[in-house]
Amino acid sequence: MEYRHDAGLEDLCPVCGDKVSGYHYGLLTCESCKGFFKRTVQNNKKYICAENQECRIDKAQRKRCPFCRFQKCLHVGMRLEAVRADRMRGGRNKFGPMYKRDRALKQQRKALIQANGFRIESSPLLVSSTHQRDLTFTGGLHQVPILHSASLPAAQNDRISYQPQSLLLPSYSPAATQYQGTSFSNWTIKSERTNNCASSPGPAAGVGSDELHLRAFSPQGPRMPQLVMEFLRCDPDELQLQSKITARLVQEQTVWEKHGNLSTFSLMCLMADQMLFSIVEWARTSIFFKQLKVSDQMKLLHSCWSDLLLLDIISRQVLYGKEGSLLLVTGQEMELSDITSHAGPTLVSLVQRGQELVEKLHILKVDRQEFACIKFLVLFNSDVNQLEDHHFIESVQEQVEGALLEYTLCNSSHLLGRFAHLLLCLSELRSLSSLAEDYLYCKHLSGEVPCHNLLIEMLHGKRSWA
DNA sequence: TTAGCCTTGAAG
DNA sequence: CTTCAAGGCTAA
Repeated sequence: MEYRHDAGLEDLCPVCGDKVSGYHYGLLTCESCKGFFKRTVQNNKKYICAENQECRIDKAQRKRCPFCRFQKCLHVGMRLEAVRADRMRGGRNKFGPMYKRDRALKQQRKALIQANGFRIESSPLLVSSTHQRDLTFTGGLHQVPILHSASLPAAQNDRISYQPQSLLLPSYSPAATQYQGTSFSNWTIKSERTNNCASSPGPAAGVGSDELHLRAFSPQGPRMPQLVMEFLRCDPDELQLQSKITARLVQEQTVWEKHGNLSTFSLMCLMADQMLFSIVEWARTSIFFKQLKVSDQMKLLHSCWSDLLLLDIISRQVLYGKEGSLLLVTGQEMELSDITSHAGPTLVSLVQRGQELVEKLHILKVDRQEFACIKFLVLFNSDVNQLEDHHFIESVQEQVEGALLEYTLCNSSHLLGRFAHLLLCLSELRSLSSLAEDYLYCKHLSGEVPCHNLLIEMLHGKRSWA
């Protein structure tokens, strides 16, 4: 077959690595993944993974596990909404301008590479770098916009308008229509992906690990102890986390919708649940922790899961969030005033204290490196009872403290005071997460937390360990 | 079910 | 008119 997309010649399909045949459903993919994605979405197919939902997808094995293949399609950023519900053929959709921009950028990059006389291997990371999601919410009696429109300027005049749909649920699904008129029917998602590394990232745009790597060695970058570098390496990339959790929530939601409509609170629980899975995954694959016996791993995680969850939420606000709103892991934003005006006194106080902590950390200008250290500090708590490898955990704790101290001393002007402040924030975090846990447990007892999730398991776990 | 090729049709 | 990303068709 003749190749018409010269700009895409060097690109490989981000799903399976096969030859790209053009833009399909949001990005450059091969013909087979295009077809697979279309069949899956159009026929509302549900797959089950026979393994551990982490099958490798490449050209040779892509047929083996459709579940993981579809997960990967969503993960790399293929767009459900680009599959037409009415099956209309031909024409152009709202992604047209985006494809055009992307093409221009690739051209630019190519020219730059040629001009500089060097080559850069094209990586999937470059193809799907920044990924902004945007959402507005009109709930119940009130018009509550929870995310600001910073979306496609071109989309505003677009022929195809966004249909009201449930959060994360693609409009093609028949279930989305069932939602019409329910309390959750008016979530609208606006999305934009810009395939440009050079463009200024959105508020939720994390720093890719490559960039961090470069920055660590750059002369003007912060001085970085070896261990801090290692912690950063373990830290998941914010954008990858965003698309992974969004993809999982899409699947979750299709399951839950069968039981009726989801409240905002329930949805937040499902989101927290997915965040917990990611936290466990992070811990399992992290330096030091992976060397522990499973029994010790369990004890540590059971003791600090809520601290880690809260730390994850808080660090996101400090690093990428903006004042007065809550940035979710999915990249969506909620106005804090909207949350507190609909919440009870306990939640209001929790949100306020959380906000104060965010403010403190913001003033201290805590960066990703320090948050990465704090996460390890939270995880390796030698005060946990009946640890088998107590000595090792204690020594890790000391090493982390040392690394954090060294880093803060080298990179801040307030010297020791700053380190002490960070530790104070850590104790505030712990007391806050403990309150949040109690709050959640009460909600669980009153039946408001969706069942069968990791969140509940952790809530019960800690109470039986105690 | 997959994946390569074909047809369609709005945008430019 | 051409382009090219949608959906459709069909042999393997």
